[in-house]
Amino acid sequence: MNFSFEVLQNDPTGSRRGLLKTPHGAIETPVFMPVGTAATVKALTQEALETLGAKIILANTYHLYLRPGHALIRKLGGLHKFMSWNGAILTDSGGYQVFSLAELRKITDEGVRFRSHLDGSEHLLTPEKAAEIQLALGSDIAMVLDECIETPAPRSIAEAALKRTTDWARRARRYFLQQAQQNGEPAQWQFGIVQGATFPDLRRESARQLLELDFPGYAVGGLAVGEPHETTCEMTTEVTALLPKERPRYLMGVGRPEQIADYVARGIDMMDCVLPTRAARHACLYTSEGRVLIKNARYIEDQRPIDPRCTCAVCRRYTRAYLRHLFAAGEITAAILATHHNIHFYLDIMRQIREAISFGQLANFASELRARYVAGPA
RNA sequence: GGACGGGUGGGUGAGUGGCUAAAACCAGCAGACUGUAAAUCUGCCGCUCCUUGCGGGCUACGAAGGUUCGAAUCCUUCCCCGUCCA
Repeated sequence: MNFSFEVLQNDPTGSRRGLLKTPHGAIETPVFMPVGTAATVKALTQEALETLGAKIILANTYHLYLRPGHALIRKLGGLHKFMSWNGAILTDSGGYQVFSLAELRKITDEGVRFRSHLDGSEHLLTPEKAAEIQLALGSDIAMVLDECIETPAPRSIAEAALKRTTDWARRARRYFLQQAQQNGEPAQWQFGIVQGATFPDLRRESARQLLELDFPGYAVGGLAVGEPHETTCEMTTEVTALLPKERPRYLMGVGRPEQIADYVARGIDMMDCVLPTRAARHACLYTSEGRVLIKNARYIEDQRPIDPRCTCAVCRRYTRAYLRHLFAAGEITAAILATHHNIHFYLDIMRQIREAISFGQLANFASELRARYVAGPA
């Protein structure tokens, strides 16, 4: 087994630095994982990701199952080879699509029946199927299928989703271990996902139930789906308090630049978010001074880089005026340059967070980030 | 010179008596985006006033007259543009 997680440094406040080893490289944590749903981080080449120093990216089980199909990817040598990415890959299970494609699916205890958004065809995603697909993809970390619900949710709904998520996790775990027994230890780690909406006791109950299944890592899911940031933090605190210290914790789908450090402070090691990539394509650039909505007329003649303090390739070479022009003209390069910058920004924030932890300065760094984002861009 | 067709808000272009400050799209301006159905979506987009309201006033569908309670829409003349004929 080429996997391990080692906590290198514990901060009394709860944050920690660690090293996550996978067959596709070692990853310093806390880490930010760019999202590459369809086997591509939109607008970035794998080469660019390497240049940016990304060590692990996300891909999506549901989307790759629909297109191009996991059988094809397995046939072509697995997801790493298929997309020519030698870094680590974490695959989300499709649990988020239960939430985001709500109009196109129906949940039963057996699994989720989706109507494909591509051609309308029907597909049943079960916990076993999601695990099977991810084994075929050959991702380094596979997530169990969970039921992600919207917030706020009535307690009864949250309880039902929690129960189902645990049942599904049990089945996914069983399937995964059976496969390991039959076909030899897979080069993959399987993570469980804690649900429980915004009810602290449900969150604790979910965590306890999943702990029995002995996952090598645990995720906190179903957060940052509409509830206030304070609530996200509270729920995270509830959960990480119960999770084993020696195993990685992954907070799914977060966050804004000014929120990230808050999650790390609550013991989170891994995060992913579409925000830097999506916002980039929508002309929202993250900088050390706050957000820059680069399409704004105020940047027409602005010859400064996106972020004067940024060292990324885009900031070293191009002006705000040029970026604004590219967006106004609808040029594809706008998305490429903006995404490059935003991913650099997120990875750099995480680097600074790791550094801050080493110096016991995380709290200061967190409030500094918040201050910048309240002040807004110059 | 004649015959048709046409001139609508920054652009393209609907509308052919009242429901029209005038569809739709584009451009412009602003905003949203959190395990990606997103290079997407939302709002504003004639001027102006205030007691900011499904509020008031003014201006507006080539120009000027006219018909009508009411005209971008009907009539007259004129000016432009396009196509064709001489």
